[in-house]
Amino acid sequence: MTAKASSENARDIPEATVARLPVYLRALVTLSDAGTGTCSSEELAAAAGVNSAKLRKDLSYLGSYGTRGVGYDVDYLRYQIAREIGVTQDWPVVIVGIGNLGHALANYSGFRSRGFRVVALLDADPERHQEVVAGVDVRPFDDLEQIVSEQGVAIGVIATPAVAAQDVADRMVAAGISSILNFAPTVLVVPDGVDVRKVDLSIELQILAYHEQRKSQFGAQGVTA
Amino acid sequence: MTAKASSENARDIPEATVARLPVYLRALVTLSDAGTGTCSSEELAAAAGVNSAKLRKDLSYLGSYGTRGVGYDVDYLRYQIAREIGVTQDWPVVIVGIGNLGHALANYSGFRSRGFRVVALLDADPERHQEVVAGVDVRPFDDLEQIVSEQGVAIGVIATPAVAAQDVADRMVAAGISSILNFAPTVLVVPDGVDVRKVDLSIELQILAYHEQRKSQFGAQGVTA
DNA sequence: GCCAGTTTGTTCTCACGTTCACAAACTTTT
DNA sequence: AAAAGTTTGTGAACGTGAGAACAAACTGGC
Repeated sequence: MTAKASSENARDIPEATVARLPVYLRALVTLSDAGTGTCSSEELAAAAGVNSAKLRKDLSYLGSYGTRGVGYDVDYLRYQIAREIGVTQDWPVVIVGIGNLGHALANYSGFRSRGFRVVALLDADPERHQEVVAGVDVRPFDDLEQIVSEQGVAIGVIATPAVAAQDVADRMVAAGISSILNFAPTVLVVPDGVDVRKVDLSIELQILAYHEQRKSQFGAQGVTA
Repeated sequence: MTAKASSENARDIPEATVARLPVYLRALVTLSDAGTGTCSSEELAAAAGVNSAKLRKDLSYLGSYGTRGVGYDVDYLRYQIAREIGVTQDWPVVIVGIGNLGHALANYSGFRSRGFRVVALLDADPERHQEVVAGVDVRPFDDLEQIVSEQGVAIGVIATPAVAAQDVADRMVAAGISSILNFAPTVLVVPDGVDVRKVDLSIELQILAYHEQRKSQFGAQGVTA
Protein backbone atom coordinates (compact mmCIF):
# COMPACT_ATOMS: atom_id res chain seq x y z
CA MET A 1 0.00 0.00 0.00
CA THR A 2 2.35 2.68 -1.19
CA ALA A 3 0.10 5.68 -1.53
CA LYS A 4 -3.15 6.79 -3.08
CA ALA A 5 -2.29 5.35 -6.42
CA SER A 6 -5.51 6.33 -8.13
CA SER A 7 -6.72 9.35 -10.06
CA GLU A 8 -3.53 9.93 -12.05
CA ASN A 9 -5.50 8.83 -15.05
CA ALA A 10 -8.04 11.01 -16.77
CA ARG A 11 -10.40 8.19 -17.74
CA ASP A 12 -11.79 6.69 -14.60
CA ILE A 13 -14.85 4.78 -15.63
CA PRO A 14 -17.20 3.82 -12.77
CA GLU A 15 -17.47 0.10 -12.11
CA ALA A 16 -21.23 0.11 -12.68
CA THR A 17 -20.65 1.59 -16.11
CA VAL A 18 -17.94 -0.93 -16.98
CA ALA A 19 -20.38 -3.73 -16.19
CA ARG A 20 -22.89 -2.30 -18.67
CA LEU A 21 -20.52 -1.62 -21.56
CA PRO A 22 -20.59 -5.25 -22.73
CA VAL A 23 -24.39 -5.07 -22.80
CA TYR A 24 -24.27 -1.99 -24.99
CA LEU A 25 -21.69 -3.66 -27.19
CA ARG A 26 -23.93 -6.65 -27.72
CA ALA A 27 -26.90 -4.43 -28.55
CA LEU A 28 -24.78 -2.53 -31.07
CA VAL A 29 -23.65 -5.75 -32.74
CA THR A 30 -27.28 -6.79 -33.08
CA LEU A 31 -28.21 -3.41 -34.55
CA SER A 32 -25.26 -3.51 -36.92
CA ASP A 33 -26.16 -7.01 -38.11
CA ALA A 34 -29.69 -5.76 -38.75
CA GLY A 35 -28.24 -3.10 -41.03
CA THR A 36 -28.88 -0.13 -38.76
CA GLY A 37 -26.41 2.66 -39.45
CA THR A 38 -27.43 5.17 -36.81
CA CYS A 39 -29.36 4.99 -33.56
CA SER A 40 -30.53 7.35 -30.87
CA SER A 41 -29.76 6.88 -27.18
CA GLU A 42 -33.43 6.01 -26.75
CA GLU A 43 -33.28 3.13 -29.24
CA LEU A 44 -30.00 1.76 -27.97
CA ALA A 45 -31.18 2.02 -24.37
CA ALA A 46 -34.30 0.04 -25.24
CA ALA A 47 -32.21 -2.64 -26.93
CA ALA A 48 -29.93 -2.84 -23.90
CA GLY A 49 -32.74 -2.78 -21.37
CA VAL A 50 -31.69 0.40 -19.56
CA ASN A 51 -32.99 3.93 -19.35
CA SER A 52 -31.69 6.42 -21.88
CA ALA A 53 -30.31 8.94 -19.41
CA LYS A 54 -28.15 6.25 -17.86
CA LEU A 55 -26.95 5.13 -21.26
CA ARG A 56 -25.93 8.64 -22.27
CA LYS A 57 -24.14 9.17 -19.01
CA ASP A 58 -22.30 5.87 -19.37
CA LEU A 59 -21.21 6.70 -22.91
CA SER A 60 -20.08 10.16 -21.87
CA TYR A 61 -17.34 8.57 -19.75
CA LEU A 62 -15.78 7.19 -22.93
CA GLY A 63 -15.88 10.49 -24.76
CA SER A 64 -18.21 12.35 -27.08
CA TYR A 65 -18.98 9.81 -29.73
CA GLY A 66 -22.49 10.90 -30.61
CA THR A 67 -23.87 13.77 -32.65
CA ARG A 68 -26.53 16.00 -31.13
CA GLY A 69 -29.70 16.04 -33.12
CA VAL A 70 -28.68 12.79 -34.85
CA GLY A 71 -27.60 10.03 -32.51
CA TYR A 72 -24.75 7.52 -32.63
CA ASP A 73 -23.09 5.87 -35.60
CA VAL A 74 -23.59 2.19 -34.78
CA ASP A 75 -20.31 0.83 -36.15
CA TYR A 76 -18.22 3.69 -34.86
CA LEU A 77 -19.63 3.45 -31.35
CA ARG A 78 -19.32 -0.31 -31.46
CA TYR A 79 -15.63 -0.02 -32.23
CA GLN A 80 -15.04 2.58 -29.53
CA ILE A 81 -16.68 0.45 -26.84
CA ALA A 82 -14.82 -2.67 -27.99
CA ARG A 83 -11.57 -0.74 -27.82
CA GLU A 84 -12.35 0.62 -24.38
CA ILE A 85 -13.19 -2.84 -23.03
CA GLY A 86 -10.16 -4.26 -24.77
CA VAL A 87 -11.79 -6.85 -26.99
CA THR A 88 -10.54 -5.57 -30.32
CA GLN A 89 -7.88 -8.26 -30.15
CA ASP A 90 -8.26 -11.77 -28.75
CA TRP A 91 -7.50 -12.73 -25.17
CA PRO A 92 -6.14 -16.22 -24.62
CA VAL A 93 -8.02 -18.06 -21.85
CA VAL A 94 -7.43 -21.33 -20.00
CA ILE A 95 -10.26 -23.34 -18.48
CA VAL A 96 -9.50 -25.62 -15.54
CA GLY A 97 -11.94 -28.37 -14.61
CA ILE A 98 -13.58 -30.18 -17.51
CA GLY A 99 -16.68 -31.55 -15.84
CA ASN A 100 -20.19 -30.77 -17.01
CA LEU A 101 -19.74 -27.05 -16.65
CA GLY A 102 -16.24 -27.02 -18.13
CA HIS A 103 -17.62 -28.83 -21.17
CA ALA A 104 -20.34 -26.27 -21.55
CA LEU A 105 -17.89 -23.39 -21.25
CA ALA A 106 -15.45 -24.93 -23.73
CA ASN A 107 -18.24 -25.31 -26.25
CA TYR A 108 -19.70 -21.87 -25.68
CA SER A 109 -19.40 -20.04 -28.96
CA GLY A 110 -19.95 -16.68 -27.32
CA PHE A 111 -16.38 -16.60 -26.05
CA ARG A 112 -14.72 -16.90 -29.41
CA SER A 113 -17.02 -14.41 -31.04
CA ARG A 114 -16.49 -11.83 -28.32
CA GLY A 115 -12.75 -11.52 -28.11
CA PHE A 116 -11.70 -14.65 -26.24
CA ARG A 117 -9.87 -17.75 -27.38
CA VAL A 118 -9.76 -20.92 -25.31
CA VAL A 119 -6.14 -22.01 -25.66
CA ALA A 120 -6.17 -24.87 -23.17
CA LEU A 121 -8.44 -27.16 -21.19
CA LEU A 122 -6.87 -28.59 -18.04
CA ASP A 123 -8.02 -31.26 -15.65
CA ALA A 124 -6.34 -33.10 -12.80
CA ASP A 125 -8.08 -36.38 -13.63
CA PRO A 126 -5.85 -38.49 -15.98
CA GLU A 127 -8.96 -40.25 -17.32
CA ARG A 128 -9.97 -37.06 -19.08
CA HIS A 129 -6.64 -36.47 -20.79
CA GLN A 130 -7.68 -38.50 -23.81
CA GLU A 131 -10.71 -36.38 -24.48
CA VAL A 132 -10.97 -33.66 -27.06
CA VAL A 133 -13.53 -31.00 -26.28
CA ALA A 134 -14.52 -28.35 -28.79
CA GLY A 135 -11.42 -29.08 -30.85
CA VAL A 136 -9.04 -28.56 -27.94
CA ASP A 137 -7.56 -31.52 -26.15
CA VAL A 138 -7.70 -31.85 -22.41
CA ARG A 139 -4.27 -31.70 -20.80
CA PRO A 140 -2.88 -32.34 -17.32
CA PHE A 141 -3.26 -29.53 -14.83
CA ASP A 142 0.51 -29.53 -14.35
CA ASP A 143 0.92 -28.10 -17.84
CA LEU A 144 -0.57 -24.85 -16.55
CA GLU A 145 2.67 -22.93 -16.01
CA GLN A 146 4.06 -23.85 -19.39
CA ILE A 147 0.89 -22.89 -21.25
CA VAL A 148 0.48 -19.62 -19.42
CA SER A 149 4.01 -18.47 -20.11
CA GLU A 150 4.13 -19.71 -23.69
CA GLN A 151 0.79 -18.27 -24.72
CA GLY A 152 0.83 -15.20 -22.51
CA VAL A 153 -2.41 -16.11 -20.78
CA ALA A 154 -3.75 -13.48 -18.37
CA ILE A 155 -7.25 -14.81 -17.78
CA GLY A 156 -8.17 -18.14 -16.18
CA VAL A 157 -11.53 -19.82 -15.67
CA ILE A 158 -12.12 -22.15 -12.72
CA ALA A 159 -14.83 -24.77 -13.21
CA THR A 160 -13.65 -27.31 -10.66
CA PRO A 161 -15.41 -28.59 -7.55
CA ALA A 162 -15.30 -26.19 -4.62
CA VAL A 163 -12.60 -28.02 -2.69
CA ALA A 164 -10.07 -27.70 -5.52
CA ALA A 165 -10.79 -24.09 -6.42
CA GLN A 166 -8.44 -22.32 -4.01
CA ASP A 167 -5.51 -24.55 -4.98
CA VAL A 168 -6.18 -23.94 -8.65
CA ALA A 169 -6.36 -20.21 -8.02
CA ASP A 170 -3.05 -20.25 -6.16
CA ARG A 171 -1.36 -22.09 -9.00
CA MET A 172 -2.90 -19.74 -11.55
CA VAL A 173 -1.64 -16.68 -9.70
CA ALA A 174 1.83 -18.21 -9.28
CA ALA A 175 1.90 -18.95 -12.99
CA GLY A 176 1.19 -15.32 -13.82
CA ILE A 177 -2.55 -15.17 -14.34
CA SER A 178 -4.04 -11.96 -13.00
CA SER A 179 -7.76 -12.27 -13.76
CA ILE A 180 -9.90 -15.19 -12.66
CA LEU A 181 -13.48 -16.10 -13.44
CA ASN A 182 -14.62 -18.48 -10.72
CA PHE A 183 -17.58 -20.83 -11.12
CA ALA A 184 -16.81 -22.86 -8.01
CA PRO A 185 -18.98 -22.03 -5.00
CA THR A 186 -16.14 -20.81 -2.81
CA VAL A 187 -14.65 -17.53 -1.72
CA LEU A 188 -11.22 -17.24 -3.31
CA VAL A 189 -8.37 -15.48 -1.56
CA VAL A 190 -5.93 -13.87 -3.97
CA PRO A 191 -3.16 -11.25 -3.68
CA ASP A 192 -3.69 -7.60 -4.50
CA GLY A 193 -3.53 -6.93 -8.19
CA VAL A 194 -5.45 -10.06 -9.10
CA ASP A 195 -9.08 -9.64 -10.09
CA VAL A 196 -11.65 -12.28 -9.30
CA ARG A 197 -15.20 -12.41 -10.55
CA LYS A 198 -17.49 -15.15 -9.43
CA VAL A 199 -20.53 -16.68 -11.04
CA ASP A 200 -22.61 -18.66 -8.61
CA LEU A 201 -25.64 -20.46 -9.96
CA SER A 202 -27.28 -21.33 -6.68
CA ILE A 203 -26.84 -17.84 -5.28
CA GLU A 204 -28.78 -16.42 -8.21
CA LEU A 205 -31.60 -18.87 -7.57
CA GLN A 206 -31.63 -18.03 -3.88
CA ILE A 207 -31.99 -14.34 -4.65
CA LEU A 208 -34.96 -15.17 -6.85
CA ALA A 209 -36.40 -17.37 -4.11
CA TYR A 210 -36.22 -14.51 -1.63
CA HIS A 211 -38.27 -12.22 -3.84
CA GLU A 212 -40.60 -15.05 -4.78
CA GLN A 213 -41.33 -15.73 -1.14
CA ARG A 214 -42.21 -12.12 -0.53
CA LYS A 215 -44.45 -11.97 -3.58
CA SER A 216 -46.61 -14.76 -2.29
CA GLN A 217 -46.83 -13.18 1.14
CA PHE A 218 -48.30 -9.80 0.18
CA GLY A 219 -49.61 -8.23 -3.00
CA ALA A 220 -47.50 -8.96 -6.05
CA GLN A 221 -44.47 -6.72 -6.25
CA GLY A 222 -41.82 -7.26 -8.87
CA VAL A 223 -38.21 -6.19 -8.94
CA THR A 224 -37.76 -6.48 -12.66
CA ALA A 225 -34.02 -6.25 -13.10
CA MET B 1 -47.85 1.38 -12.23
CA THR B 2 -50.60 1.89 -9.72
CA ALA B 3 -48.94 3.82 -6.94
CA LYS B 4 -45.92 3.79 -4.67
CA ALA B 5 -46.69 0.37 -3.37
CA SER B 6 -43.60 0.01 -1.23
CA SER B 7 -42.76 0.59 2.42
CA GLU B 8 -45.88 -0.87 3.94
CA ASN B 9 -43.76 -3.69 5.22
CA ALA B 10 -41.49 -3.40 8.23
CA ARG B 11 -38.74 -5.64 6.91
CA ASP B 12 -37.29 -3.98 3.88
CA ILE B 13 -33.96 -5.61 3.25
CA PRO B 14 -31.69 -3.72 0.80
CA GLU B 15 -31.03 -5.51 -2.46
CA ALA B 16 -27.28 -5.48 -1.90
CA THR B 17 -27.81 -7.28 1.38
CA VAL B 18 -30.14 -9.86 -0.15
CA ALA B 19 -27.42 -10.69 -2.68
CA ARG B 20 -24.96 -11.40 0.12
CA LEU B 21 -27.21 -13.50 2.37
CA PRO B 22 -26.64 -16.68 0.31
CA VAL B 23 -22.90 -16.14 0.70
CA TYR B 24 -23.25 -15.93 4.46
CA LEU B 25 -25.47 -18.97 4.43
CA ARG B 26 -22.86 -20.99 2.59
CA ALA B 27 -20.14 -19.87 4.98
CA LEU B 28 -22.31 -20.88 7.93
CA VAL B 29 -22.96 -24.31 6.45
CA THR B 30 -19.21 -24.79 6.06
CA LEU B 31 -18.59 -23.70 9.64
CA SER B 32 -21.37 -25.93 10.91
CA ASP B 33 -20.00 -28.92 9.01
CA ALA B 34 -16.61 -28.22 10.55
CA GLY B 35 -18.22 -28.49 13.97
CA THR B 36 -18.05 -24.81 14.86
CA GLY B 37 -20.80 -23.88 17.31
CA THR B 38 -20.25 -20.15 17.63
CA CYS B 39 -18.51 -17.53 15.52
CA SER B 40 -17.80 -13.84 15.70
CA SER B 41 -18.72 -11.39 12.97
CA GLU B 42 -15.01 -11.15 12.23
CA GLU B 43 -14.68 -14.88 11.57
CA LEU B 44 -17.84 -15.15 9.54
CA ALA B 45 -16.90 -12.08 7.53
CA ALA B 46 -13.53 -13.61 6.72
CA ALA B 47 -15.19 -16.84 5.61
CA ALA B 48 -17.61 -14.92 3.42
CA GLY B 49 -14.98 -12.59 1.99
CA VAL B 50 -16.50 -9.34 3.21
CA ASN B 51 -15.66 -6.80 5.87
CA SER B 52 -17.09 -7.36 9.31
CA ALA B 53 -18.92 -4.05 9.64
CA LYS B 54 -20.83 -4.79 6.47
CA LEU B 55 -21.66 -8.26 7.71
CA ARG B 56 -23.03 -6.97 11.01
CA LYS B 57 -25.10 -4.33 9.27
CA ASP B 58 -26.48 -6.89 6.84
CA LEU B 59 -27.44 -9.24 9.66
CA SER B 60 -29.02 -6.42 11.61
CA TYR B 61 -31.68 -6.11 8.91
CA LEU B 62 -32.85 -9.60 9.79
CA GLY B 63 -33.04 -8.93 13.49
CA SER B 64 -30.80 -9.25 16.50
CA TYR B 65 -29.59 -12.81 16.29
CA GLY B 66 -26.17 -12.37 17.87
CA THR B 67 -25.02 -12.01 21.47
CA ARG B 68 -22.75 -9.13 22.37
CA GLY B 69 -19.46 -10.26 23.80
CA VAL B 70 -20.01 -13.73 22.35
CA GLY B 71 -20.90 -13.78 18.66
CA TYR B 72 -23.42 -15.79 16.65
CA ASP B 73 -24.69 -19.31 17.19
CA VAL B 74 -23.82 -20.92 13.87
CA ASP B 75 -26.82 -23.23 13.51
CA TYR B 76 -29.32 -20.69 14.77
CA LEU B 77 -28.10 -17.97 12.44
CA ARG B 78 -27.96 -20.45 9.60
CA TYR B 79 -31.61 -21.31 10.12
CA GLN B 80 -32.64 -17.68 10.38
CA ILE B 81 -30.94 -16.73 7.13
CA ALA B 82 -32.33 -19.80 5.35
CA ARG B 83 -35.80 -18.87 6.56
CA GLU B 84 -35.40 -15.27 5.46
CA ILE B 85 -34.25 -16.29 1.99
CA GLY B 86 -36.98 -18.88 1.82
CA VAL B 87 -34.92 -22.04 1.32
CA THR B 88 -36.14 -23.94 4.35
CA GLN B 89 -38.44 -25.80 2.01
CA ASP B 90 -37.71 -26.87 -1.57
CA TRP B 91 -38.56 -24.78 -4.62
CA PRO B 92 -39.53 -26.70 -7.75
CA VAL B 93 -37.63 -25.48 -10.81
CA VAL B 94 -37.91 -26.15 -14.56
CA ILE B 95 -34.97 -25.90 -16.91
CA VAL B 96 -35.61 -25.13 -20.57
CA GLY B 97 -32.92 -25.83 -23.15
CA ILE B 98 -30.93 -29.00 -22.62
CA GLY B 99 -27.78 -28.21 -24.56
CA ASN B 100 -24.33 -28.21 -23.02
CA LEU B 101 -25.22 -25.66 -20.41
CA GLY B 102 -28.61 -27.20 -19.64
CA HIS B 103 -26.88 -30.51 -19.04
CA ALA B 104 -24.45 -28.90 -16.66
CA LEU B 105 -27.24 -27.16 -14.78
CA ALA B 106 -29.34 -30.31 -14.53
CA ASN B 107 -26.38 -32.18 -13.07
CA TYR B 108 -25.36 -29.41 -10.70
CA SER B 109 -25.69 -30.85 -7.21
CA GLY B 110 -25.63 -27.41 -5.61
CA PHE B 111 -29.26 -26.82 -6.56
CA ARG B 112 -30.68 -29.79 -4.77
CA SER B 113 -28.59 -29.20 -1.66
CA ARG B 114 -29.58 -25.56 -1.43
CA GLY B 115 -33.33 -25.67 -1.54
CA PHE B 116 -34.11 -26.30 -5.20
CA ARG B 117 -35.50 -29.33 -6.98
CA VAL B 118 -35.36 -29.72 -10.74
CA VAL B 119 -38.80 -31.11 -11.56
CA ALA B 120 -38.56 -30.95 -15.35
CA LEU B 121 -36.16 -30.57 -18.24
CA LEU B 122 -37.72 -29.22 -21.41
CA ASP B 123 -36.41 -28.90 -24.93
CA ALA B 124 -38.03 -28.04 -28.24
CA ASP B 125 -35.87 -30.53 -30.17
CA PRO B 126 -37.69 -33.92 -30.46
CA GLU B 127 -34.33 -35.68 -30.77
CA ARG B 128 -33.60 -34.94 -27.15
CA HIS B 129 -36.87 -36.29 -25.82
CA GLN B 130 -35.45 -39.76 -25.40
CA GLU B 131 -32.63 -38.60 -23.17
CA VAL B 132 -32.55 -38.86 -19.41
CA VAL B 133 -30.37 -36.28 -17.71
CA ALA B 134 -29.56 -36.46 -14.02
CA GLY B 135 -32.42 -38.88 -13.46
CA VAL B 136 -35.01 -36.60 -15.04
CA ASP B 137 -36.23 -37.23 -18.54
CA VAL B 138 -36.27 -34.54 -21.15
CA ARG B 139 -39.77 -33.62 -22.23
CA PRO B 140 -41.28 -31.48 -24.99
CA PHE B 141 -41.38 -27.76 -24.37
CA ASP B 142 -45.12 -27.85 -24.91
CA ASP B 143 -45.51 -29.70 -21.62
CA LEU B 144 -44.51 -26.50 -19.83
CA GLU B 145 -47.97 -25.26 -18.88
CA GLN B 146 -49.06 -28.63 -17.51
CA ILE B 147 -45.92 -29.09 -15.42
CA VAL B 148 -46.00 -25.58 -14.04
CA SER B 149 -49.59 -25.83 -12.91
CA GLU B 150 -49.36 -29.39 -11.60
CA GLN B 151 -46.16 -28.89 -9.65
CA GLY B 152 -46.69 -25.26 -8.68
CA VAL B 153 -43.47 -24.11 -10.30
CA ALA B 154 -42.60 -20.46 -9.72
CA ILE B 155 -39.00 -20.41 -10.92
CA GLY B 156 -37.78 -21.13 -14.45
CA VAL B 157 -34.28 -21.37 -15.88
CA ILE B 158 -33.59 -20.47 -19.51
CA ALA B 159 -30.57 -22.16 -21.08
CA THR B 160 -31.59 -21.93 -24.72
CA PRO B 161 -29.87 -20.11 -27.58
CA ALA B 162 -30.41 -16.37 -27.59
CA VAL B 163 -32.98 -16.35 -30.38
CA ALA B 164 -35.38 -18.62 -28.48
CA ALA B 165 -35.05 -16.98 -25.08
CA GLN B 166 -37.72 -14.30 -25.38
CA ASP B 167 -40.31 -16.77 -26.64
CA VAL B 168 -39.52 -19.15 -23.82
CA ALA B 169 -39.80 -16.33 -21.33
CA ASP B 170 -43.19 -15.30 -22.71
CA ARG B 171 -44.48 -18.85 -22.45
CA MET B 172 -43.12 -19.17 -18.93
CA VAL B 173 -44.81 -15.99 -17.81
CA ALA B 174 -48.08 -17.01 -19.43
CA ALA B 175 -47.86 -20.36 -17.66
CA GLY B 176 -47.53 -18.65 -14.29
CA ILE B 177 -43.80 -18.53 -13.64
CA SER B 178 -42.80 -15.30 -11.93
CA SER B 179 -39.03 -15.65 -11.48
CA ILE B 180 -36.61 -16.37 -14.31
CA LEU B 181 -32.91 -17.09 -14.31
CA ASN B 182 -31.65 -16.34 -17.80
CA PHE B 183 -28.41 -17.76 -19.20
CA ALA B 184 -29.13 -16.73 -22.77
CA PRO B 185 -27.24 -13.64 -23.91
CA THR B 186 -30.34 -11.51 -24.53
CA VAL B 187 -32.26 -8.79 -22.78
CA LEU B 188 -35.60 -10.25 -21.75
CA VAL B 189 -38.72 -8.13 -21.65
CA VAL B 190 -41.21 -9.27 -19.02
CA PRO B 191 -44.27 -7.76 -17.33
CA ASP B 192 -44.13 -6.05 -13.95
CA GLY B 193 -44.15 -8.51 -11.13
CA VAL B 194 -41.84 -10.95 -12.86
CA ASP B 195 -38.21 -11.02 -11.68
CA VAL B 196 -35.43 -11.76 -14.08
CA ARG B 197 -31.81 -12.35 -13.19
CA LYS B 198 -29.28 -12.92 -15.90
CA VAL B 199 -26.00 -14.76 -15.88
CA ASP B 200 -23.85 -13.87 -18.82
CA LEU B 201 -20.58 -15.69 -19.21
CA SER B 202 -19.01 -13.52 -21.86
CA ILE B 203 -19.92 -10.30 -20.07
CA GLU B 204 -18.01 -11.44 -17.01
CA LEU B 205 -14.97 -12.13 -19.13
CA GLN B 206 -15.26 -8.76 -20.83
CA ILE B 207 -15.29 -7.00 -17.47
CA LEU B 208 -12.11 -8.86 -16.53
CA ALA B 209 -10.58 -7.95 -19.89
CA TYR B 210 -11.26 -4.27 -19.27
CA HIS B 211 -9.37 -4.31 -15.97
CA GLU B 212 -6.65 -6.52 -17.42
CA GLN B 213 -6.07 -4.04 -20.20
CA ARG B 214 -5.66 -1.21 -17.74
CA LYS B 215 -3.28 -3.21 -15.58
CA SER B 216 -0.87 -3.68 -18.44
CA GLN B 217 -1.07 -0.01 -19.35
CA PHE B 218 0.05 1.54 -16.04
CA GLY B 219 1.36 0.19 -12.79
CA ALA B 220 -0.51 -2.83 -11.53
CA GLN B 221 -3.71 -1.91 -9.79
CA GLY B 222 -6.13 -4.57 -8.72
CA VAL B 223 -9.80 -4.39 -8.11
CA THR B 224 -9.98 -7.49 -5.99
CA ALA B 225 -13.69 -8.06 -5.71
C1' DG C 1 -29.49 32.98 -42.86
C1' DC C 2 -32.97 32.16 -39.46
C1' DC C 3 -36.22 29.24 -36.96
C1' DA C 4 -38.24 24.97 -35.39
C1' DG C 5 -37.29 20.39 -34.12
C1' DT C 6 -34.28 16.78 -32.38
C1' DT C 7 -30.91 14.57 -29.55
C1' DT C 8 -26.67 14.60 -27.03
C1' DG C 9 -23.77 15.72 -22.96
C1' DT C 10 -23.88 17.41 -18.38
C1' DT C 11 -25.35 19.37 -14.06
C1' DC C 12 -27.97 18.83 -10.03
C1' DT C 13 -30.42 16.28 -6.71
C1' DC C 14 -31.74 12.28 -4.35
C1' DA C 15 -31.31 7.46 -3.04
C1' DC C 16 -28.50 3.63 -2.00
C1' DG C 17 -24.42 1.34 -0.22
C1' DT C 18 -20.13 1.24 2.48
C1' DT C 19 -17.23 2.17 6.27
C1' DC C 20 -16.03 4.15 10.67
C1' DA C 21 -16.56 4.61 15.32
C1' DC C 22 -18.71 3.94 19.55
C1' DA C 23 -22.31 2.98 23.03
C1' DA C 24 -24.79 -1.02 24.75
C1' DA C 25 -24.65 -5.54 26.39
C1' DC C 26 -22.57 -9.54 27.46
C1' DT C 27 -18.54 -12.67 29.71
C1' DT C 28 -14.65 -13.41 32.52
C1' DT C 29 -11.46 -12.21 36.00
C1' DT C 30 -10.26 -10.47 40.38
C1' DA D 1 -19.77 -7.30 43.05
C1' DA D 2 -16.92 -4.39 40.41
C1' DA D 3 -13.63 -3.89 36.74
C1' DA D 4 -11.57 -5.28 32.51
C1' DG D 5 -12.19 -7.31 28.18
C1' DT D 6 -15.20 -8.77 24.03
C1' DT D 7 -18.28 -8.28 20.52
C1' DT D 8 -22.69 -6.81 18.68
C1' DG D 9 -25.85 -3.35 16.78
C1' DT D 10 -26.33 1.25 14.99
C1' DG D 11 -25.85 6.32 14.14
C1' DA D 12 -23.30 9.34 11.33
C1' DA D 13 -20.11 10.49 7.57
C1' DC D 14 -18.73 9.47 3.16
C1' DG D 15 -18.76 7.72 -1.52
C1' DT D 16 -21.03 5.85 -5.55
C1' DG D 17 -24.96 5.37 -8.63
C1' DA D 18 -29.52 6.71 -10.74
C1' DG D 19 -32.69 9.75 -12.82
C1' DA D 20 -34.69 14.30 -14.03
C1' DA D 21 -34.05 18.24 -16.42
C1' DC D 22 -31.98 21.37 -19.38
C1' DA D 23 -28.48 23.92 -22.12
C1' DA D 24 -25.59 23.09 -26.11
C1' DA D 25 -25.15 21.52 -30.69
C1' DC D 26 -26.70 19.58 -34.64
C1' DT D 27 -30.26 18.97 -38.93
C1' DG D 28 -33.59 20.40 -42.09
C1' DG D 29 -37.12 23.51 -43.94
C1' DC D 30 -38.28 28.10 -45.55
